[in-house]
Amino acid sequence: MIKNYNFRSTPFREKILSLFLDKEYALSLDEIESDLDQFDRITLYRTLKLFQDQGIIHLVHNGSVKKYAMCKEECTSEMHQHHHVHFTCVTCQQTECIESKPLELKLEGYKINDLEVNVNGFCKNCL
Amino acid sequence: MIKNYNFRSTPFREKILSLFLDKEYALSLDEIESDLDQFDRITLYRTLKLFQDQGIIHLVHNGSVKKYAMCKEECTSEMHQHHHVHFTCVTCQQTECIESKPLELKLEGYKINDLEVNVNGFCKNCL
DNA sequence: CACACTCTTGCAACGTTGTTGCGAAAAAAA
DNA sequence: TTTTTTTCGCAACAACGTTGCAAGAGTGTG
Repeated sequence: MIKNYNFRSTPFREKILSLFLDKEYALSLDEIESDLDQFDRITLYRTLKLFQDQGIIHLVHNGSVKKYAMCKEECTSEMHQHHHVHFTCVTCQQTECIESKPLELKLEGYKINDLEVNVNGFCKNCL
Repeated sequence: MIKNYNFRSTPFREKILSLFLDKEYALSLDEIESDLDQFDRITLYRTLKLFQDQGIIHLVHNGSVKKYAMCKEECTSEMHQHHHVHFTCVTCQQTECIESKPLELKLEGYKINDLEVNVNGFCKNCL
């Protein structure tokens, strides 16, 4: 899968990618690290940056907590395109991307380029 | 004005507060610092934290940029209550809080507690 | 006003998070 | 296999933020 991109396939990168493919929710740095036996901090940062630049994952900010989530098909190294909201459960703390119809927000006198929506509440499992 | 709160009025705190009162948009740490002649980093952090805890200012995340903005009347040390979106201009980089009617977002199977909306685009001055 | 008490400041030290440079190692190409 | 290019892993550094503590400033009481 990684072979379609213009960077090299290495065991570490395959491992990181498989972590994201295994989980359907967003991963924090801590979660990623705890899934690795031994690893190099810098290489991990660089791998995450690479994946972001390539349109493979995107960064989700929930308050001051950063997480990383898989992108959809339409993201490329040229441009990220996300039409979903980010939902974080107050109970289980899991963050997921939820597809929804584009929010219709109009602000008189402003031109909106794009918007980011972060929602908190109870997820399906914790309701 | 600061005297209504359960903490002491000091020259430094008055100065920081007046910075926020003077500007109608959100301030980054850099902007605050450049308005001060000489100051102690730690005291500034503590002052900002105090003001947040007291419901005087709130933190705005735009991407990875953090800014601080004045709260409305209804915020207290008990709870922050914000019913506005945060708009950041791609040209002038200023971030403002804009009151708007609550977004009607429904997610099937989820219970929404609150949501944060960060918008990017062109502001009134830069259109 | 003077005293005691409490809160705030400013410094040192530390911790976390993330970046850069560079030689060695690994992957891909020839 | 050999060459070339990319990636890794370490050291060092930098930005950002927190904690502990002694000294100083503010507040209340007699």
